[in-house]
Order: sequence, then structure tokens, then C-alpha cells
Amino acid sequence: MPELPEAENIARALSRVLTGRTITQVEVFSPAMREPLTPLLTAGLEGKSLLDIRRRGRYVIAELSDGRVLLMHFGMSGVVRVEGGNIAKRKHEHVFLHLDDGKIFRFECTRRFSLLKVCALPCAGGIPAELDKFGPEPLSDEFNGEYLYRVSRGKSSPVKSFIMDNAIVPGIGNIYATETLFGVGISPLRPAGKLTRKECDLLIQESKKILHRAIELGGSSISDFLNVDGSEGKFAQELKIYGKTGQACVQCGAKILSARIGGRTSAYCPCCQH
DNA sequence: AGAGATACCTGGGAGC
DNA sequence: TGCTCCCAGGTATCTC
Repeated sequence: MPELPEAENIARALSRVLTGRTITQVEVFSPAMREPLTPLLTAGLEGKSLLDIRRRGRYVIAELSDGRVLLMHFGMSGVVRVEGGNIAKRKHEHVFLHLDDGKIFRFECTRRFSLLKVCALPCAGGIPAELDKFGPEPLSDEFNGEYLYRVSRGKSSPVKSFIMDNAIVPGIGNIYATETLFGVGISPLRPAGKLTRKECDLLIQESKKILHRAIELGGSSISDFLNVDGSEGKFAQELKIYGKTGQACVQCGAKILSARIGGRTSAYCPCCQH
């Protein structure tokens, strides 16, 4: 379930193997994931080179030599691989982009929540218009306690839903929101508007610490996620509360509870989090 | 307007 | 064993 750390690692790995490569052929095996895939066939990708690969939130942006971009999102089961051409197509691989070095960029997605499309860029080095509505990057200086305090005033929605909102800050999904709130002792059910200024500082600090650590370890390979080269992320071993409903809290031993918040399961310790 | 619910999709696991 | 049901999850879109 790729969140920001996984997207960051995918972007870094793709940058190493795709930068400077030219697309020679496009194959599409399924009509749609989140959006139709067939436009890729007529997008005129053949002969275009990949100049730069970067990340915004959970999206990976590959800038093309004609000023457009390949926009990727991995949903919860998206996997990309860059491999030689002699490996048989896997069941849920939907798109192949053949490259000038004989390798193939392969996009797999079991649950079809992923996105792969070509779109325009307002300027070189920029980001597509549809990502413009996002809040500041979670690892940037703009994502700070003052910001979080300011935008959360008057908000009644639970703090967990709040920090998972892309318009507030993109890239923090269920795993990292759950772990961050446990790390700072804040209940996921607390209305965002009730956070103190001090708690906003701590929450920011903890979220960055966890995201950096997860990037370092290659992300969390809970179920579907694999890095570009096929290796698994190791952050899953460091999870303290996500997916541990019913078990004993590592800090106090109390039984971990679970609540449905914003339609998602949220594990929390009733003793450590208030 | 803001907040909450729902559809999208597939595979795995639980329960009968 | 095989069937049904539920769950996982990000995002867009719907309703209240």
C-alpha cells in the first residue's frame, strides 16, 4: 500500500534506471485502471525520452522530452518493474513501455486503483494542474507546526482524517497517520481543531521522523508493495500499532482498540492516546 | 461550505 | 470442500 515513502523510493529507483532512456514502443493489455489506459497508445510516446523523475505526494512524475509528463499513482497495489524483455507477462500487468536499452518498464496493479496517464505541464520542472491543489510536502519546511495549527482551527473532523487529507498535506496514508498519532499520544478521534499549538509541533516532528525512517528502510511492504527492483520494504517490522488491534500496546500493555474513522480502520491505544 | 458516505477493484481470509 | 461475506485502501464523487 504505497504511501509517500514508497512513492519516494519508487521515484528514486526509476530515476536511476529511466533517466535518459527513450520509449520505443507502448503496449496496453487492459482498458483501464483508475482511468482508461488506451490513450497511452495514441499519445505519441514513441521516440520521447525521460528527462527527469520526481515525486509529489504519492504521485510520481516522469517528465518527457516533449514537455509533457507521465503521471503515476500506485493506488494500493501498484507495482512497477524495469526488467529485460524475456519475462512472461504477469496476470495483472497492464502496461509495458519498451525502452531503447532493451528493457521494459512494466506497470502492474492487482486492484486497479493505480493511475498511469500522459498530461501537460504548465512549465518545465513544474507539476501537472491536477496536483496543484495539494498542501505542502510533508518533508518540506512549509509543513510545520504553525501551518498545521492555522489550517486546523475550527475543524471538527478527526485529526486522523485531517492529516490524511491531500489538500492539507499529501502523502500521509493510513499506516503513517496511525503510527504518527500513536507516537505523539494523540487520539485519532480528536477533532483537529482541538490540537494545541505544542501538539501541532510534536505531530509534525513525529510525522517527519517516521517518514524519513520509512524512506530509509524502503517503505512498508504490508501486503502488495514491492520496490522497483523487487526488494521488499522493511519498515513493516517497525510498526508499533498499525494492524495490531487486539494485541498489547508496546508502551503500556493495554489492549489496542480499533475505530472506523473516515471509512478506515484506525488502531489506537486507549491508554496512551488522548 | 464542510463533513461523511460510497463506488471503484481483486484476492485473501473467516465462517458456515 | 466450496460457498458467501467482509476487509484492505486512495481518490473522486455523491449526498446531507
